[in-house]
Amino acid sequence: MSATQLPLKPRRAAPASEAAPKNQHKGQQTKAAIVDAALGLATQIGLEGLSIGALAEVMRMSKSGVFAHFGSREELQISVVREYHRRFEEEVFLPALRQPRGLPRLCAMFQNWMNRTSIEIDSGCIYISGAVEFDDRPGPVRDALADSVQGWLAAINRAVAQAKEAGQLSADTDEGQIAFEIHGLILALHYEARFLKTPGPIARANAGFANILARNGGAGAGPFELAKRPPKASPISLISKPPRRNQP
Amino acid sequence: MSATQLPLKPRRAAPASEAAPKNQHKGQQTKAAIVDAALGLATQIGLEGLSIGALAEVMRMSKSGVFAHFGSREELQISVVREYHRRFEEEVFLPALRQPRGLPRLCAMFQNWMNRTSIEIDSGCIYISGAVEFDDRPGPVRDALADSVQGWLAAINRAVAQAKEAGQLSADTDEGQIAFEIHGLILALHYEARFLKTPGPIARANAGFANILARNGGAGAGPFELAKRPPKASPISLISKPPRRNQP
DNA sequence: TGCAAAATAGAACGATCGTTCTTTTATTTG
DNA sequence: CAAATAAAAGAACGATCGTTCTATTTTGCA
Repeated sequence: MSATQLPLKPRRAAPASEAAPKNQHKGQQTKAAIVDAALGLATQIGLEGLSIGALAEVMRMSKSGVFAHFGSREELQISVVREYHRRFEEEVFLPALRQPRGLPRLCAMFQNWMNRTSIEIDSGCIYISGAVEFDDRPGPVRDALADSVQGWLAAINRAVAQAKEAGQLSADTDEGQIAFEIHGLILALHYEARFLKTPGPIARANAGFANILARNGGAGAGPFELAKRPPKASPISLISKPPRRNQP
Repeated sequence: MSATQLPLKPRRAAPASEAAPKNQHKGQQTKAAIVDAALGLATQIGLEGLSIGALAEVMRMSKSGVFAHFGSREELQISVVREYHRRFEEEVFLPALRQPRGLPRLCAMFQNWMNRTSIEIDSGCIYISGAVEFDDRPGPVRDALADSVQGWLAAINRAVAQAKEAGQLSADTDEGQIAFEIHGLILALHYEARFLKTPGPIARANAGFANILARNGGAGAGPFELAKRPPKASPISLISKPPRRNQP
């Protein structure tokens, strides 16, 4: 092993929404660009299908040039998972925190999650593909994935509990059960839309969420009739097959 | 390698319900044994992870010996999907058909599906892993998978419709919505049990099914209070980690 | 029992994989 | 501007992949 192995200096310096990349060392910039491209590849073909050769080709770099930034394929995968987590938090979780506690926040969390899932019908979701790829493969990649998902499901749990405390859901509401069923709606949406190409799964998931709220007294508890909202101003054109790109 | 290697005579050769293997040509026997072993591998590491080399090692055969039975890896994958479909039908669908139409049959279908999914928490389900692996990969393997799943979901739809016709579910029941939500329960069960190792997802899925029936008037419509049934005589010991086997 | 046909083994192929090592280029710093 | 250092390229490695081709063994039937 070479004597002067730099200690990996791991993470991003420019969090995307932050200011310009400044005059930070160039390595970190290209590393961020590689992770970005890797995330794009991984959502389509999975974390396991992600290969350094294909990634280098996308980046127009050499294999070893890409490899040097991570030191191992596993480290690259972990970087991708972390980046995905960061974006998920930024797009789904944080905006919902700006809603008042209780039912409004819970509805925002579901709606944001739905919107992201709807987009991922074209690209893929590594929380879902990763679960399949790593369910029998212990290790740091699996841990990073599981921690992210578990943290998000715990946030859903808290939001339900707060809605219950606020009296917006009936007192006998089982928050774990609700989180489980919501998770199921998202998974079914992803499965039927992305794999089966069944028409209308977004409406199904929305209706399912409304059913859950109604059963637990959430429909009459306030003016939050979420499911009746028409599907946004710009309806997501599901089942409009984008130009198919084959993969080798 | 010793010359007289007995052909492993792996497991049963009888296709379970069919008559004895008769004096069918040996090739078909070993082919069935190969598919059986391949199915075992594919449920654990996925259809994409299934390699002819690993399969040959399990079968104690040469790579080319295994390969010759299929002519291509894709044909092997299709054979595995077909065998999986056959067993799913045999274990889940056909027994439910012996129940009277309507709610009893629907409950049997769900219960059989649950039981199978509970077992697959240890082994894996290629209807789920295959959906992830082939959602962006057109071809005969994808078609075989999608046709199987779609056929099963259509059967669920029919069972719900028959329950509605029989007056066991309220007249405004949306069978597509119910099938979607049931599918979500199964997917969430598989995800949380197999990947996250969350405790208690079987009870969650059962409770979810009871919620669906109750909402559509299925609880008071007859004596079929399925969800209250204690979890069978021999409760499936979920979250009892089996001895972990690593994979390369 | 003997012989044709089927089944399996064995070796080799080109390709791709992750990784290592060495060399060259680009960037930062004094 | 030059020296020091970081970043990237390039070539090569062993391993494994699906597949092909040719022998060899085993099977089923006359």
